[in-house]
Amino acid sequence: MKQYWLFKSEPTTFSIDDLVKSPRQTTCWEGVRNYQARNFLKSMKVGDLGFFYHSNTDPPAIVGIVQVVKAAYPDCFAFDSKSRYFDPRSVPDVPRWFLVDIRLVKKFPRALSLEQLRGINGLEKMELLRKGSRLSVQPVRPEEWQRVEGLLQDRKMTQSNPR
DNA sequence: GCCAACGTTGGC
DNA sequence: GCCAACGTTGGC
Repeated sequence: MKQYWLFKSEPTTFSIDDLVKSPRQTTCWEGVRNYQARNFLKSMKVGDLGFFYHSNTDPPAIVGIVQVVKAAYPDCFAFDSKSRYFDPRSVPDVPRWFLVDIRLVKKFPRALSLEQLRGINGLEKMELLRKGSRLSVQPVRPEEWQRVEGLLQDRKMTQSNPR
């Protein structure tokens, strides 16, 4: 059974356009230093889908869809003392932090803002919409995924059939 | 094991 | 820029 996720990034750090421009439109998802988020990374499987979310920007929004193309493997940035993600507590024999690789599936023609998401029925329990939610990698329920996908289809119809 | 202090996240 | 919410650290 396919799993769904949400990947959060500040566009000033790494945006969907950076992903568009990446080789093979693929990148490793680096910098996760939160145990809960790490555990979600470790439970990802190749083929899982995820929303790409821009945080700390105006407006915060889901801007595209990505796919997991490589399952969790040790984060070597944590071993590199020159990296901003260096963590001396993580050593190659007992790695503490992990990465997955993701590839762009599509960038939305129009971003789906946090405000719009709050107006969608069926997303009431979505982790992203929870007050105080800060997880940079989070699971999305299949029914939540379908709701958003369905809305995107509707928008497409609206675009191609004006009036 | 508790919890205060602190640093970070991220919407507004 | 503000500040609430959260995770982590470290003294005790």
